[in-house]
Amino acid sequence: MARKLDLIYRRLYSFFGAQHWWPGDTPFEVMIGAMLTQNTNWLNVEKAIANLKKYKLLKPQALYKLPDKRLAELIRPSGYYNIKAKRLKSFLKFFIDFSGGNIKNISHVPTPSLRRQLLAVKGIGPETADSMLLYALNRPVFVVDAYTKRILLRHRFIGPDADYDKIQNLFMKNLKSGVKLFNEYHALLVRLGKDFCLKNKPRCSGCPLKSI
DNA sequence: GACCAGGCACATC
DNA sequence: GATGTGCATGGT
Repeated sequence: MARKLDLIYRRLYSFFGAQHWWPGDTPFEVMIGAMLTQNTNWLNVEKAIANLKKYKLLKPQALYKLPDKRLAELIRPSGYYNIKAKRLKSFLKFFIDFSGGNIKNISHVPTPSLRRQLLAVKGIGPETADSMLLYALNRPVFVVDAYTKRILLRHRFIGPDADYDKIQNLFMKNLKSGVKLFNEYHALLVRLGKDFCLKNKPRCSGCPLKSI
């Protein structure tokens, strides 16, 4: 399996090239984006983030002080705006309480502990937590998402019952752990998913993973 | 107009 | 413990 996962990575990288993830100017922006992109197209998330930037609200305290209703209005383009406003608030409370709003204050916290604490926040599940850890905090954690599962399933690397942890372990036990590799690998899987592994109509012809 | 998107919490059985 | 459902905009 280690050889296969390695081969898949090399195929994807040579086919698509570097994906330059995560799009975002600061770690804080990445974390907010991670919440807003839950089951949502990234283009819609960009609109929401642009709104927050326009009013200079993309800062922990400023965002936390904002009334839920106003926050929901600003992030409206990202969909699920009422529930996401609540989720953002619960994350912001955690982030401010825990770090004082400064990312540097959590740089010493061990990854497993940080992950547990993120998962305890309402609105943060495994993918969101791991996206924050990898793409905002540069921790070597593999991010699993719907594309990852669909791709592995279609190539019969997993069964339909494989859960998040099982899929994550598949990568983390078989790859050489590293932020750079995990960053690029997940981004490439998303790219492959968008281009070749759609939900109902698999556009398989031309797929760079053919015959793997 | 249908389908889809870089999930998650909660209800119900 | 497994399965179903609500949340919602905007692009293709």
